[in-house]
Amino acid sequence: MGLSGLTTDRDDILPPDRLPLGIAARLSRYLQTLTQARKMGRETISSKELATYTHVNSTQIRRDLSGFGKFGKRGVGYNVESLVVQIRKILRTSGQHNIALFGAGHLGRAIASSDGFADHGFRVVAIFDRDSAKVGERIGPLTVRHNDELRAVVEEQGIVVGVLAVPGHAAQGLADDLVAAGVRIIFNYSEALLTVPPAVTVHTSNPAVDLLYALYFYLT
Amino acid sequence: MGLSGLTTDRDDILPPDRLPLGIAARLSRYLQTLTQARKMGRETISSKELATYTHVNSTQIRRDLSGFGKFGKRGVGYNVESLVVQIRKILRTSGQHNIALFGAGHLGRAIASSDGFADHGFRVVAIFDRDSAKVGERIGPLTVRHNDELRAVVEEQGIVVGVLAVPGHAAQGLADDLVAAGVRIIFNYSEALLTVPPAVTVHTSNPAVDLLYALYFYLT
DNA sequence: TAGATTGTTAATCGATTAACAATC
DNA sequence: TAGATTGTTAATCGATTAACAATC
Repeated sequence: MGLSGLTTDRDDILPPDRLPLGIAARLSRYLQTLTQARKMGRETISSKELATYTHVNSTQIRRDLSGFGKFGKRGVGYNVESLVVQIRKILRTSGQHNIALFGAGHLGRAIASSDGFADHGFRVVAIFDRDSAKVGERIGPLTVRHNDELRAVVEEQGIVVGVLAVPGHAAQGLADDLVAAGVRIIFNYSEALLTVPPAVTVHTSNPAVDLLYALYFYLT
Repeated sequence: MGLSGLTTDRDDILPPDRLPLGIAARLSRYLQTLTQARKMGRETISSKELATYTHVNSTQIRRDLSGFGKFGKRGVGYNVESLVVQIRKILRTSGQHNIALFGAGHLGRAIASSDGFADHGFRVVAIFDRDSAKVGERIGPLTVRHNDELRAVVEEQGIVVGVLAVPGHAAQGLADDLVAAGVRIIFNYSEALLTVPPAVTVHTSNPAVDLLYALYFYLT
């Protein structure tokens, strides 16, 4: 289970090929580490090493993976490249997915220029701000647009995820607009508690939560 | 449990009063929501509402809390203010904790000026950059210092957590310096896979991991 | 061969959920 | 009182762990 706050409609009837929540979450984590290991030129990695970086028990990792096939080589470990391909196939996230980013402040710029999303097939294809003074500014390959264009851009670009890097007081309004435009996944970097229909998934990013948790074990 | 990657030394002999990892993680999550609810002027909150925002089952929440006392009022819910106080007491994180931030780029500035940490008693008391051109710049109430001053500042200010908002290639070096200076909690916003001694806790922030996970359930 | 690491089993522990009496 | 929500139980399910044969 997750420190991070994600759910979906658990009331839905799950298609038989849908993974349990826990496994999907862990596979995503393995993928993150594998992607970075590949960048560092690693060819193989053992379940023990993966355990060190993902903080998941190594037996659990081997068990998760062996449920889908025999991907490893005894005495050697897993081939990084081919495991990345396999996990992407399992998670069915091999494609490109378009993101719209709201807020062209420091956080928005940091997100737009990070590799974190790009490495996993997420592409920021539009940046919005409600401040007309910022509209027209260039951030990397993109030009800042006004919030008013949200609806048109979501349709044109096939936006799947909306990322809110705006002050808390602006977040709910944008969430409403995104929902109205048909976006079903919202990534909330503001402190606001968002209210959305059940079919929409909100993930609120809380660095301090993880820090509190780490601190508890440091203090005790 | 936990999408987020945090562990501590599980080999240690746990003092009898140490909470199971899962409960500590969830309590941190409740606290985040309660803090925000308090900001919004809410006086009470039900386990069902907390469940909506934290994505933890409402029965689980009531059970977690009832392990420490009867904090709620039947038919009404929990008093927000007093529950914040209780959970802080349980987590023993009522105090102020000093953070050192590395990297004065967009991400560093965003972190320094966010309320996210401050709300939970974490205070950024120093910002470092290795670029001499940035040293001396003011960010809010702080002045950017050069990385060289790390050791002295950690001792003077009693730094408990080091936050890395630097490019991946610079992260391991800073982690080594932090460890050498005695810091035991590192929050890594870079993509680098950090290697540290077992006594040190590293949390690597992976927004894309959570997004992949959300997307999986959207696509299936 | 010797060493390392996978794949898998079995046993334990914690999380999840539904249900409901107690009570505000 | 009627409605809502807590506190708690019991039953189920998934995660964790140790152990080890298989095999690279």
